[in-house]
Amino acid sequence: MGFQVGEVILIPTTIKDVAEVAGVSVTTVSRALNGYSDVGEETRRKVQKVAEELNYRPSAVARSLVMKRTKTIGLLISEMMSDKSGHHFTFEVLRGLHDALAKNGYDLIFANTTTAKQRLLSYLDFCTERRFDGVIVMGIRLDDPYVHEVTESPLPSVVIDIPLLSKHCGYVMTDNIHGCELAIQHLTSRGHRNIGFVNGHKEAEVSRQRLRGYKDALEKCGLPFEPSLVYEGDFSVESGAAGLEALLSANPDLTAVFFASDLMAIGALRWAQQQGIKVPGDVSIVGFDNIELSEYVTPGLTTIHQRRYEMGVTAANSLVAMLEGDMAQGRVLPPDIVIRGTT
Amino acid sequence: MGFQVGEVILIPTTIKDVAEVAGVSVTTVSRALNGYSDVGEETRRKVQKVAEELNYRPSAVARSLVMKRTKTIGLLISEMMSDKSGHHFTFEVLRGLHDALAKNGYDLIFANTTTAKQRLLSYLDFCTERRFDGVIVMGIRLDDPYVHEVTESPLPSVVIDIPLLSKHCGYVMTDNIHGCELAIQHLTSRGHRNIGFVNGHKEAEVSRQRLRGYKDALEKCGLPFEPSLVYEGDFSVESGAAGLEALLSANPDLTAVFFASDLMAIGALRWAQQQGIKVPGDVSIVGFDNIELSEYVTPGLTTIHQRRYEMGVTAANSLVAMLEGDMAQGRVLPPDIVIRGTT
DNA sequence: CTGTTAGCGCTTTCAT
DNA sequence: ATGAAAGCGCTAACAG
Repeated sequence: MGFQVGEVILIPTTIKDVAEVAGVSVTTVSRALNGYSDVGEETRRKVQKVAEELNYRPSAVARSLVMKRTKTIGLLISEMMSDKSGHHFTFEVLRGLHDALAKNGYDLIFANTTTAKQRLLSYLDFCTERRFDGVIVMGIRLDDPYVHEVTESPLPSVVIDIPLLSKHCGYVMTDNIHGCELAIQHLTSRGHRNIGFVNGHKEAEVSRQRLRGYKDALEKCGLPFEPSLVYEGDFSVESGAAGLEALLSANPDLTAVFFASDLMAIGALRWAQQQGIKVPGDVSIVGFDNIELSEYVTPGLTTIHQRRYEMGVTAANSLVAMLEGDMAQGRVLPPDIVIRGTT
Repeated sequence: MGFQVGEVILIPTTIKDVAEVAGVSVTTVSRALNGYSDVGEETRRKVQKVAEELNYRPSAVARSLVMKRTKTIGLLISEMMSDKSGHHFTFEVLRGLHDALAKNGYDLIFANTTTAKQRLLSYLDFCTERRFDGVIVMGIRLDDPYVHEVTESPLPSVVIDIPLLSKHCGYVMTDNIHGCELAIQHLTSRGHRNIGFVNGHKEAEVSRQRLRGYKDALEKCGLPFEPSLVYEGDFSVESGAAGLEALLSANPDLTAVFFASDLMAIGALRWAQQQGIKVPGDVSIVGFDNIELSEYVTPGLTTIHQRRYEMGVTAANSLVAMLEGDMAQGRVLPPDIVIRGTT
């Protein structure tokens, strides 16, 4: 089953072909097709007609070579973001990136960092070979060696979820501090005084921020911070369950737990139900992310909504602006609280 | 907040720079660095050293122009696959594609079809401009005008989830027929005789196959096919709930329902629980996909596992093989049944 | 208005 | 074993 392809060589029409058929020089074809003003109306019409007939498509490669711009953006995603716990977030951001970039005539090239590492190429080398005009970085950790390469590099970049700001490096992230505040305030307004916190892996910058947000929010609500109320998970479903179990056994009077991700919250919810622990009767649960499924678990998960698609769009527009001469900026997107059945 | 970027122009080292510093011709540099045999050992060493010192990275753009191969694969994803119900599937395939492609030195470029449409460019034109070496197509529908362009086009392509086979177009998909058989057999082995089916939108080829698989499996089990036992959903959580409700009210003696996607099955599960319908006591449920969350709903969802990551890898390898002269092929991956708590 | 001339950075005959 | 020259497809001065 199958057909022979063999050494098929596609030979697209070139600008030269168009020039010859139209009886003009390649320069004129270039000008006519790129909308320059200094071309005779008749000539332009003729060139366009011929180009159409010959089905001419200018080579992005040749153009890139001479223009020294590839109209191409690299997307660096660390393994962290492409695992099971990360893809709800990653995919949405990706869509936003792609849409906004495409609107500006840029192509998005996938390039996870492990690949670059395997080839023993540094971040910058990898991008230089491909002549990316800019880069979007996702899932990088603060202690990652890449961090320096990214911020130091003259290659314009926008990092998602870490506040790295330098001459050529901007960032986009959710206001995690405020997100935590929304969660804790909601819980305290429901009367909770003993609120646990299950965090993601601590290498992630968002985890640090959310822990900080949790502490700050407690203080604002006049509640004491208690280290034994914090469990360090890893964003996975399993660690959510483990976190709730650990917290509950260490703190019998716990009445609510805030999770740094919906996936963990859902894991905890499921574990609680298996144990016969009522949610929200015995313990209330709040997640973070508002992934699609949080709406469909039973009861529905109360959570902090992150504008993922919008983060992608913002990052893309920010990068495009930098490529056009704007300054690198840090942009922080506001979270919202979505109240459902677990609180 | 932010720093001025201005008109930063990165000027990477070129082969010429290396040649000059090393005191040889560019030809020699090219040969030395690309591992040709006809280069003096000493010269090669020297060239490599200089290249290293100057941090030389060959321009993929220039190389593409002269080699007439960009080592670049376009990824066309229809809107259908990038919506909420599609991304569990899409992202995993994406990872497989990327990993396998990267291993072979190819870059993956995103290009959803809506973008191409917006620019009024046909599929082929879009790819021609970018000089893709090949294309992976996801989420296309049988009645999509793109179908002809893809199969007819001399541009090597691999389609995911539709059996399109032509000289330059291969495909990769799960054996849906067998997947359905696994589901139905499992259900009948548990004693079910009245088994409903909630399908995805019928424009999708997988939906047709799954409906066919459902019918075939019933027949194999000696069960009659009953049109009123089939509900046409759209892969979404909501339509799953609606499907179960409709099927149940139309068929009081229904004891099991097979869903064409986990998302629909989960929607149904949740609805059933809200209605006080016991799963699997009153009705058994089987899904399709084995998305991560099907393991974490309560009870765990029995489902048909699709090897999503492997589909990506297979599609990528298949395409790479075509680019090296192999024939276009159709590859069908085997599904597995994962038995959990809903049956 | 239009053509001529020069490259962009690299690979590849063809000589030497 | 190495270099000179040509050319991939396109844009951009610079003339006319």
